[in-house]
Amino acid sequence: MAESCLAEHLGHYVELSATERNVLDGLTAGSRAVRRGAILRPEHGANGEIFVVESGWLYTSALLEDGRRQIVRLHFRGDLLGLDSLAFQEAPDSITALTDAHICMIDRARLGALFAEHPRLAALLFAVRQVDRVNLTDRLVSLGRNSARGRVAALLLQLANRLGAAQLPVEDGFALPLTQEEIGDLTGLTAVHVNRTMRVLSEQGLIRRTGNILRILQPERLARVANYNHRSVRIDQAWLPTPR
Amino acid sequence: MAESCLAEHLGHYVELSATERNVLDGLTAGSRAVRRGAILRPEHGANGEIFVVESGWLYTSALLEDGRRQIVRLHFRGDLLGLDSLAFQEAPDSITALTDAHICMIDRARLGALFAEHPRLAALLFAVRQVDRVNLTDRLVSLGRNSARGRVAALLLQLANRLGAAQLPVEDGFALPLTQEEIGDLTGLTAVHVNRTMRVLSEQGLIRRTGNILRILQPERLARVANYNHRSVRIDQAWLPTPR
DNA sequence: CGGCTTTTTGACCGAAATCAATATAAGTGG
DNA sequence: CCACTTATATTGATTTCGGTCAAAAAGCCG
Repeated sequence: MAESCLAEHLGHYVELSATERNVLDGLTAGSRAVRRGAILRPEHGANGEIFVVESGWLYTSALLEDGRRQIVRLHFRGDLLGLDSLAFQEAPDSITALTDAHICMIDRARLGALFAEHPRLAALLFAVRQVDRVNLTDRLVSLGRNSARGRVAALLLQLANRLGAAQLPVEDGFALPLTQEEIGDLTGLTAVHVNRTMRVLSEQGLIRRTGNILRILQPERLARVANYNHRSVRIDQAWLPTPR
Repeated sequence: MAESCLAEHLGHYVELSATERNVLDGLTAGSRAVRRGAILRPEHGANGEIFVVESGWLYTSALLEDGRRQIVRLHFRGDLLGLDSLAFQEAPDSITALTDAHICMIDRARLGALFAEHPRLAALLFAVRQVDRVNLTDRLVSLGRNSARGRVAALLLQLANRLGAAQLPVEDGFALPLTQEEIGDLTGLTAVHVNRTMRVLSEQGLIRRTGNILRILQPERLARVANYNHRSVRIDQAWLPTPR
């Protein structure tokens, strides 16, 4: 890996100097490969590891007494995970690998050093975290007020958008490594109803499914169904301290 | 105000030096009184102000095309609001005063200076933000997987918990300045159904409502209905840089 | 091929929404 | 302080969306 996924990630939002990239690379200590289905951190277990997703898809989820599950968030390359361990000793939710994946561990002492020695990067990290928060609130609104169609539509759009922002051109469809069960756990629906809902979306020509390739045919209509707001990130750099 | 609400707030989690308290006090520039119902920041409007709640209740909400609304989060004394303006120029949601309130404005240049000059405080702020995030994910799980009873129960418990952590002893009940409409917008339900649901909770002896005073009679049973997990915050101080 | 998961479809049920009306509380101006 | 208006709470009747249960079809993989 020539460049840490963290530097690449932050680099999407602002211009980073070579020094800054080096510092960010230095934050990560060792990389780990994890297998599809591996639980990186169990709910209620000890909370400790902080890491960045290098490749693959992960998800954060909570389990209910009766075995039902809610997936809180999907994570892709560049996403920073496990920060809640800074405030909670017991993990509030579990982190699982959805596909085979690679992660880069972050040493928390070095994170402290980053704050001490590279305030601009620390402040940047702080600002970029807001994007995650807003994504969460958007999902919360979708779960609270959207119909099943709306929830699934919102999920697909958010997904396409995040993938599109990060890497692949999503125009001609993208691979969706999610079972309908998992889509249900993301949207708060049952797998059965996800199936029906997606069939309807297909029949109405809003999306097309071919194998596990999903293509959004009518983004505007889908966005209307989803009550989806496109949000463009623009990190305010005026307030950031000068680089060291 | 002898001490800024921010210093008080962070002081709940860790020991702060007198110097640090002073620095935090210096972050805020001027206080504002806002009337019940006042919109401090409209959705899609310009995003700019960062502030701390000094007194009163506020909420963040999103509006849908058809006029329905989802309340994303309630805010009390010490809560830091508007940070999403660091990453978004357009406000992702609106902020409204639920009761008459006072807020302290935060100067964003000084926030930058805080990162440059007081890395420990910056890191602390970063860590404490995780609490807000976990609260959000808990709400998301509740909206995704709880029944109406569960959602209302979870709301009441979260509320009692946050109020209890901050200030008042909640044992003998607490004032709930929320209409059933608003509770519905928090839980993703209709006002009518909130009414029925709360009546049932009362009849079952889990809660008691007297005027707008709400008392939780059986916390354990209510917690079971709500799939509620109590989480205790414990900021890890080991990684924090040394104070300046 | 044979056992597994995942997807799809049908029949039925139930929780919450919707529609509608009344009751109660809370403001507001005279 | 009272009459009047408006917001909020409560209850009932009905509808609808999504869940549950069950089974078959289609993939997937050793």
